[in-house]
Amino acid sequence: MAPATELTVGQVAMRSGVAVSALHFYEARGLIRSHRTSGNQRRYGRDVLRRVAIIKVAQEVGISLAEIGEALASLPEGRTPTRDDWNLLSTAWRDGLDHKIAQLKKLRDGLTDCIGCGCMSIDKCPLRNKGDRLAREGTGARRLIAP
Amino acid sequence: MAPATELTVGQVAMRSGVAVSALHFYEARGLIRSHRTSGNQRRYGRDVLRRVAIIKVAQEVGISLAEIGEALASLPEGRTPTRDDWNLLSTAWRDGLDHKIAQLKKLRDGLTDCIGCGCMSIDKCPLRNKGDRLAREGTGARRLIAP
DNA sequence: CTACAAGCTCAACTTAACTTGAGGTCAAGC
DNA sequence: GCTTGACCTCAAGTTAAGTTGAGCTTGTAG
Repeated sequence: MAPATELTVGQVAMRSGVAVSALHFYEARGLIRSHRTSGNQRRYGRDVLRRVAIIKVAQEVGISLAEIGEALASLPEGRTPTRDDWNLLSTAWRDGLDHKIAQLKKLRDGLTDCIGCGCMSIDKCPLRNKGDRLAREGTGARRLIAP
Repeated sequence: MAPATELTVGQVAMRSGVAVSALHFYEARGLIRSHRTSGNQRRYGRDVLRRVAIIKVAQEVGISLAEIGEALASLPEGRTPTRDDWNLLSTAWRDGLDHKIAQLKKLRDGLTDCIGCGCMSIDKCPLRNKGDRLAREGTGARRLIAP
């Protein structure tokens, strides 16, 4: 068997673990891209697997498809992304991710401490204040794409 | 003015920063609880503020209301939660939160490294494998409530 | 005592992220 | 050459998490 450099939608679904319908959906949203055979069937390059992997992991930590899409848009459509391309994506997300990590740690470590923090007046709660600042900062989309 | 130990829905909304409609919604879902005045209006104990704070922070990091609800169910309905109550909640969530933190760090630090990780065969991608294991582990609800 | 802001209920609408289904095409094995 | 499974499109349905609106009641300030 020749090294199939192109993948069908079914193969991508199988290897990535997401449903065919979801792949269609991602494509409609511009998160991934394919070209068509003469018979109008989708064919994907191998980098689609990595894109889908990113999508899944990012989603799992609460990043919306819209935000993921914006970030993935920084990756080149034509060629396989280079290390630098990924680096750019990493960098764009870093602040947002750092924030989320901090939030999670607060949840993990802070719940108990919080009991003694003066929460009764919620304004002083360190847990809550973080959330407030974020909420006031803007439109959400802005969150992961550092200004 | 006497120290109002009870809060109206409007007051809770103002202090917690969530909409009145959302509070109604949370109540319908059993995440918070109120009692009613003779005139059928809601009155909340002060601990509702902390509950709402938890809900918001947890949501922001991608935990669903259903999961939050399960966790909050471990808090006593009748009385103000003690340190031990919160501790229980923390502990129940710890594994799930640890996992999420790990995922986030991977996203933050790992995207770039991943380029050299053999991702071409996605099965070997450390980023992806985490996700896979989680996906296969079960029904999602199980994720944050350690077995 | 009355005006009107704040509450109440319930149903319907919204957005995100998909899934399901209907109806039709493509391609590989026998 | 035909059957069967993988694909295709497009519309409609689903779940989560709320929001919006209509119509009606409460409670408080003047």
